[in-house]
Amino acid sequence: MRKTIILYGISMAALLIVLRFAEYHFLVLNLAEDLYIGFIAVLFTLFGTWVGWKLTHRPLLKHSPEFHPDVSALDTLGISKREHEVLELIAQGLTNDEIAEKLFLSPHTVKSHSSSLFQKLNARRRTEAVKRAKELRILG
Amino acid sequence: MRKTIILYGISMAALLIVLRFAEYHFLVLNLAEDLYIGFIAVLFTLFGTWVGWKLTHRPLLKHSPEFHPDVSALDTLGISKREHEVLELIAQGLTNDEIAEKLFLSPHTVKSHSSSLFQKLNARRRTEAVKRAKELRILG
DNA sequence: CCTTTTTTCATACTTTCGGGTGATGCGAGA
DNA sequence: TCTCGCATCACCCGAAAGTATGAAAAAAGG
Repeated sequence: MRKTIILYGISMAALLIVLRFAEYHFLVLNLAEDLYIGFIAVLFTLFGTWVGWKLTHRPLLKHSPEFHPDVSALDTLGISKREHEVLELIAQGLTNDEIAEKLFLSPHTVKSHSSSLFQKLNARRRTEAVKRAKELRILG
Repeated sequence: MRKTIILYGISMAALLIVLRFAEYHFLVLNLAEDLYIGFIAVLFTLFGTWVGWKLTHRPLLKHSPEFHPDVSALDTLGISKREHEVLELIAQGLTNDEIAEKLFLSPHTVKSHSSSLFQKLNARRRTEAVKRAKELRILG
């Protein structure tokens, strides 16, 4: 998660620097303003494309017998190992207490995990969370 | 987590402001032109984002376009049309009240349907019911 | 070693679920 | 006609789920 943010920050900064540099050059060389604007347009189109790609791209997963959760999705959402475990058991239709018993946890802890899970998945109910998780290929 | 993101956003904004400030001081640009270029940049970033999104986005959950619920399963379980509708909305993660609103029903009725649904599906919770329904190919 | 994150547990409170137990109207079939 | 399944609606009540807030130990990372 942190890495993703830092990566975005760095690339953003790099882009700005390139822009500064380009601007200076074009001004000094006194080239057509239109060219400069065109350059800006192309540059930011590329940048936007990259952002859009980054935001939505998920590796295509084939129907493999053993399900492999989408790690990048888990990462960008910041879902921890324990939370994922809880999520799986929620998807099995277990109650919080049953999950607590299964994972040797206090029911409070399970509620903690599920609460943060709902926030991260932007869900308000376990059924919704499960649906989203399946869409994001976090659950099989 | 959230703090990190907010911090990132603030520092990003600060960076941009500083850049603006420095630019006006050292390059003495035309204000109108500057705004225009900024506008172009934002516009094409948005455009690029849209392009990137369009390029890479595909339905995350690809179940066959024409999903046909297993009629025989529905039949043997004795699940009625209305119950099936409720079941689908439950799987969407809606609450009973939301389902009631969507189907123009009283919340009581929704509870009636879901109750008999749970009996027929041999489930005690909605998450469990959804899981079973998917196993039985009643839901897509 | 120090900081951050994760995991753990807790209390108090509100909302949602689900069971139990009804009732009414309606259409299909014995 | 009378039963039976379906759909609709209702009340009560306990259980389960979820929110808000806080805190502290354990693990991880630099």
